Amino acid sequence: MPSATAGPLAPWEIAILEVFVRAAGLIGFPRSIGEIYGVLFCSGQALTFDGLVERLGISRGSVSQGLKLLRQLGAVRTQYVVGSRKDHFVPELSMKRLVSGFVRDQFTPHLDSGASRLDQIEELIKKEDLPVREHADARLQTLRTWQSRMIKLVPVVMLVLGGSNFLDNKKESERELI
Amino acid sequence: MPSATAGPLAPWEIAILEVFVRAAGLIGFPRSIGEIYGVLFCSGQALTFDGLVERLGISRGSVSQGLKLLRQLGAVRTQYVVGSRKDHFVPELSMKRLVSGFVRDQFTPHLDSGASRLDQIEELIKKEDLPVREHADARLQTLRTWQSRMIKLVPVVMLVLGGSNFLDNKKESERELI
DNA sequence: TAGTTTGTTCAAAAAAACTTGAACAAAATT
DNA sequence: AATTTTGTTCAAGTTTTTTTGAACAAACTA
Repeated sequence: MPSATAGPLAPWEIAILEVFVRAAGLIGFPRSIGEIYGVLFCSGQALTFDGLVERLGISRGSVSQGLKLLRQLGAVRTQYVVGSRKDHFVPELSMKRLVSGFVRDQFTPHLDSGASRLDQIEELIKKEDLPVREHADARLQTLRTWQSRMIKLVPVVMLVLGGSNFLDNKKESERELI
Repeated sequence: MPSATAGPLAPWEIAILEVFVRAAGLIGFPRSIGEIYGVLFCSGQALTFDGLVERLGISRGSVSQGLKLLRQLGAVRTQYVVGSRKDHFVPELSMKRLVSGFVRDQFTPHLDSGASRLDQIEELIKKEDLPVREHADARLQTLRTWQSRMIKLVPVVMLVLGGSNFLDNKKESERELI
């Protein structure tokens, strides 16, 4: 059975792929991730696994791993298509959901682990003698301030980038900035 | 002449270095950048080029390149010290200035070049025939919306992360979100 | 059940990013 | 002017990340 999808990529599609490949690099994702999301973004219809391999000319391994990450992020979903037991993939087009997935998987975990790391540092500083300890405590305080600002940033970003439910489960004291 | 700086790194300093090395990775900078900023952040006094090489145990080349980038970002400044013609380096501790430098050098340029790339894509889409062109135009519109939100994000981030002058030269219509 | 189809895994290959150190330049000192 | 100090550059080496593809697993079909 012949594929229902167009063959090679059109110039405008290649240009959009470039945009996503760059964006992927900017947030620390490999080229292939940007390419996969990019073709899906351009496509007028859901694409199969094999469709992605063919249109991009990259290996099955890359496509498999790329789709795995993109699904985890919520950037790509599978769509049921009648008359085919292949998975069909469609891109998430809501910026809000894209950003939310990225923040959840790639950003918040670092912020959380950061909190406990600062506590460990505090313990280490207690072992120092006075002239040093005072200075170290000041630096630690700076780090705590920075971390607290990063945490406040998350809901604000969500708000600007498409609206958010993030605030709905927040205590009043935690949303003073909004 | 013996160095005035302590010898090896204390445990609390190593722990703080780890934080900065991770943070550097998160924003796409090499390990050495995090290390250099990290020791300066920990140090009670301005450090020389050689001081950095010795305390970190990395090459002169790395220190030179790292300091070059950090100075460009405004994350590190040189400080005059009497009785020495060596450069003495101190870290920028204002989160506002740190973020501002990063946004200016690593973020805004991408946003700006993105604008012209979208225009190029628009030209390519014009060459397509109708059934495709309509769909492609819709996607392009999505990209334009996303880009506009990213641009709006910048001053908001600056505001949360330490206050900003960014808004001072903005037209009223561009600051509706603040 | 044997044979397809569909997709995943992971060790090895390839590519990209980072670091090193020797050669070089610039400026101060003797 | 020669020497020393201070720092930069960049080609080559190292490390890390990404991609590949062959072997494998799972689920459907005949």
